[in-house]
Amino acid sequence: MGKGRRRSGRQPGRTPAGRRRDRYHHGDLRRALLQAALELVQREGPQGLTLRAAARLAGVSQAAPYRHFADKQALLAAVAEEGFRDMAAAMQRATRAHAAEPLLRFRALGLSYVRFAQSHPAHFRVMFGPEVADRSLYPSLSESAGETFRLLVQAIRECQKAGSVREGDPEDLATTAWSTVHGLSALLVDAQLGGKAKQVDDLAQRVTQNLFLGLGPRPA
Amino acid sequence: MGKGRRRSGRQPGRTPAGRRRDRYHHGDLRRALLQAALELVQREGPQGLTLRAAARLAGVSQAAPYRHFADKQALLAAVAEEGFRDMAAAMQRATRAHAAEPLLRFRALGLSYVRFAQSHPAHFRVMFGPEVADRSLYPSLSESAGETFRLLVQAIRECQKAGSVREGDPEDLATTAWSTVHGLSALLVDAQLGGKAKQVDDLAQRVTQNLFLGLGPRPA
DNA sequence: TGTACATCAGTGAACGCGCGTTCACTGATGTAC
DNA sequence: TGTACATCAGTGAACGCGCGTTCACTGATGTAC
Repeated sequence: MGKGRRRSGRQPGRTPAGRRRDRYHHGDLRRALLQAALELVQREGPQGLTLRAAARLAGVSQAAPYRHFADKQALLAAVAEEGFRDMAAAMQRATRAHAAEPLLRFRALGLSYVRFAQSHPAHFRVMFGPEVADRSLYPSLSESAGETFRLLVQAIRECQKAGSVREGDPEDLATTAWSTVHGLSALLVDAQLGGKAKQVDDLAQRVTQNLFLGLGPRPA
Repeated sequence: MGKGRRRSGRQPGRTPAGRRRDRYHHGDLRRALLQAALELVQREGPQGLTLRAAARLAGVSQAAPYRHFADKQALLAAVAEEGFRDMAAAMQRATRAHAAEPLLRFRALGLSYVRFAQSHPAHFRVMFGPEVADRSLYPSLSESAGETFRLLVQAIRECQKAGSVREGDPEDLATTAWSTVHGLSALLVDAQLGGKAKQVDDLAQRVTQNLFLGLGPRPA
């Protein structure tokens, strides 16, 4: 359904956001709607995201989105999926800088999770919020969400091999790690940290350091 | 506005939830609306909570809530405040069992935070969700939210005195502790943990143990 | 290169709905005498 | 103990609104010839 479609004809002039469309066909409405959805969540919270508002923001009639998304849920699922893909990409990018050392790689993974939440709060909200009620209705969303977790598990496994993380079920240990970084992220996104948000990176360093102390090999 | 009001006249027969009201006056509509709101969030998520639905559930006309709450936000703020009070009470109860040992007390605090989230997910959602946009509009809500954090800071201070937590700004350390337990809680509430939720208490133990390893006195 | 045509992305009007909130009201309650 | 009355919690109808979604349509695009 229009997914990934590319026009082969002449490329019409750019339509910068905000300018009124001057063409009947939009060009890449699907992408524009995803962007609009994100902006709405950022500005007014998840309940500020409506299909009509997204259409308005994309400069298109209110019925147009239905050419690209079956219904509102489908748009939300697409936003969430995009978020998971972007986050996984950021995490992989972060680990690549520490190819040699598993523990540093693992740590980079955790930090980039927090940083993604901080720099993409709207994505993060939709990814973990209750808006997409049943993720299993959207297989490719479930898939990308699982991929993120798999990155953690894999990193743990490598640390275990290198002896820098204790024995134990990697999935369990990953869950521990996950909830630690997720907590900091959730507090950041929900703006619970007030003035404290300034030294966010300090905080992230401290939180993940504690995590690693806890996960490290047991003292003899 | 009806806050804490107690009738001095005859106590009319109970009105169990679900039974149609047989009296013109409800008796304690404010409390009934808070309960109804909670049940709606539990059943259908935060966006399922509407003033009209809450009134319906309490068996009352749609205009009745306005006798007790200025608007919808005010109802949400009241739910959140109730949640913070209940949580603080649960945390204090949990620490009382370990009066002698600061570190055990601190640990009990963290565990009871997670347990509260697990057993009161609807409350937790409203307390930390974006529904109450600006907490500062509701001073008594801000107050109760602050009280929870203060419990953590105080526990940290006592641990530091006893030498079981390292030196450092207690507020910073408390933020670390908070985000750790909050992360686990948020994942539980958002049902991200799937099958893993079964061994929640195990997980909570593990997560908090890691936290304490991290907060403990630095090895010499 | 030019034209007819199938495709389908976008239009605009309309639908039914449930929402938050307001309003003039009614009926139960507690109290002053 | 009995009664008049002020208070105010709850009623029910109504408002305007924005929403999700559907529908018959229109106009731009790419392609087959």
